[in-house]
Amino acid sequence: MKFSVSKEPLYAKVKKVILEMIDAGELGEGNQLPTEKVLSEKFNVSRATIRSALQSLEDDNIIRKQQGVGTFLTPQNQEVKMRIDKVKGFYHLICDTGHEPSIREEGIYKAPVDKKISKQLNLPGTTEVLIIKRTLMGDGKPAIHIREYIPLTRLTLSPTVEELPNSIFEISEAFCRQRIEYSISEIFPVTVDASIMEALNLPKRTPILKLEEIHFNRNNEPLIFSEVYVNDNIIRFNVFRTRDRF
Amino acid sequence: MKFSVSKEPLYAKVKKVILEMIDAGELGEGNQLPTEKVLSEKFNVSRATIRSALQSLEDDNIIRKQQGVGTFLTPQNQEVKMRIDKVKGFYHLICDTGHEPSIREEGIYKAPVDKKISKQLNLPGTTEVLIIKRTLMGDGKPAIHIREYIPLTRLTLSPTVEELPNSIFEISEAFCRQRIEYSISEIFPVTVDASIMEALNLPKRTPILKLEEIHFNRNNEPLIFSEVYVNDNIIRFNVFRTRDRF
DNA sequence: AAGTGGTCTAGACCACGTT
DNA sequence: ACGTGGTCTAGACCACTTG
Repeated sequence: MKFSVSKEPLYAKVKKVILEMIDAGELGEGNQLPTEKVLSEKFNVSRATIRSALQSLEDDNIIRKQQGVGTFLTPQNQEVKMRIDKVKGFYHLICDTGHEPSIREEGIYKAPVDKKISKQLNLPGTTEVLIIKRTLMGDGKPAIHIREYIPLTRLTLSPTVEELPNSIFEISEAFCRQRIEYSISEIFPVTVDASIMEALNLPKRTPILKLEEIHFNRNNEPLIFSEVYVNDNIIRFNVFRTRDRF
Repeated sequence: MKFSVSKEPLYAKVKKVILEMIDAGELGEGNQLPTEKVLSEKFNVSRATIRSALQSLEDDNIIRKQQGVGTFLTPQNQEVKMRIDKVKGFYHLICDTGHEPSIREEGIYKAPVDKKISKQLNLPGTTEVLIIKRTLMGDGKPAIHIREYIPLTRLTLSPTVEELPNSIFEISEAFCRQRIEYSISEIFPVTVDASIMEALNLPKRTPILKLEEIHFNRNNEPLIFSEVYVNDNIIRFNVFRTRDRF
C-alpha cells in the first residue's frame, strides 16, 4: 500500500483509504474489520497510526470497537448524518441532507446593538453592528434562516450582498481578518414570529429550533453573534452518544 | 508525583490531578499551561500519556491547544456544562445545573405497541411494550418528562415503581439483562399537548424540546425507545464546536 | 488459553506560530 | 532560529471477551 506525499497526516490518508474500501465492500467481512495488527501490516504503518484512523472513524460513527472482541461496521440504517455537534456550516448541511443548496440574500443593515447581543459579545452599548439576513434553501424551499450580527469595530471591509461567501467562517476571514476558532451555541425551542414565519414559509405558531451562536477567535474573544432558525421539515438534528468508561 | 494502584488508566488519573491543580490555581500561569514535555517530566509519565490526558481535557472544553503556541485554559465564563452531545443521563443532568434532583414516578403500564415505535425498534406490530412515565424534578420543579418504551420480549423481570433505578441504563441492565452501548437521539421542537403540559406545569402552546431516543445493545439491536420532554426554563442545551483540520 | 483492543513507553521528526 | 504541539514508530504489557 502506497501513499502520495502531501501535508495531510498519514492517519488521515489511511482513514480515507479504509473508508473507500468499506464503501467498496472490500473490508469488513461479515461486518467485522481485520484486527489492528493485520491492518497495520496491510497498510505498512504502525499500530498507533491505524488506531488514530480507526478512532476518527469511530467518532464519525462508521465503526464501533469492542475491547477483547474486534472492530465492527455500524449498520447503514443507523448512520447519523445530521449530528448537531458535528455541524461545520449550515450551507454544507443542506447538501448533506441530499438537497440542492442555494441562498436567498435578504439584506445587509447597520443598526445600533441590541442589549442582549452587546452582552453576549461583551460590547459597549454604543457600538453599532452589521446585520446580515439570509435564508438557506434546499431544493428551492426555505430550510434555515440566519441572522449574523457583526460589530462594526471588527470589520476591516464592508461587504456587499454580492460579495458574501456562503459561511460565517469565510465572512469572518474575508471581512474581519479574523479566524473563528470555536463556537458555542445554545439550543431553544421557539414559536415563530411573523418575520421568521415569512422567511421560512411556515404556518403561524409552528414550533421551531433556534440556535444562538457566539463565534470566538483564538484569543477567546467573542467575534460574531448568530441567530439560526431551522425548519425541521427539511433539517432534523441528531445526537449520538456512546457509553464511555472514564 | 505518585499515583495509587487501581484499574483506572494512568492518563485518567493524570487528567484528574491536572484538573485539581487547575481548580486550585496551581497550574496555568497566565492561563497558559506548562508544555507537554514539562508536564510529562513533572508527572513522570510519557508525553503520549500527557497528551491523552490533555486531549480529554480539550474534549471537555477545559483547555484549548494551539499548535506552535501552547496550551491554554478556557475562560471560566465560556465553560459549557450542558453539552447535548455529552449527556450521560438526565437524572445526573439535573445535578449539573445546580438543582436538587428528585423523581416523580407516574406509573408503569403495559400497552400494545404504537406503529411508530414498533418501526423504530424493529418489532412486529403485535408486540406489547412496558411504558414507564416519570418526571425528573429540579428543586421540586418539573424539569424533564420521560416516557420509556420497553418491549415485553426484552424484559427478564417486571419492575415495580419502587424498584426503578434512576436511569434507563440501569433499568436496562437490571430488568433486561442488556447493556446499552450507544444511543441515537433526534431533536424536535414541539408544542406541548395536555399531558406534557400538566407533567411539566407549563402554560398552553409553550414550545419545548423533545428528544426521541433509540438505545442499542452491542449487537446493534434496538432495545428501548424513549421520549424526553425538556422544560427549557430549567435545562438549556449547548453545542460546542471547534474548527478541525481533517 | 488465545486473541482482541487499550494503555504506555522512549525516542524521532514534522508543522506551525512567534521572535 | 526556536519552541510549541502534531505525527509516527517499534515494542511491551494490560484488560477484556470468548472458546
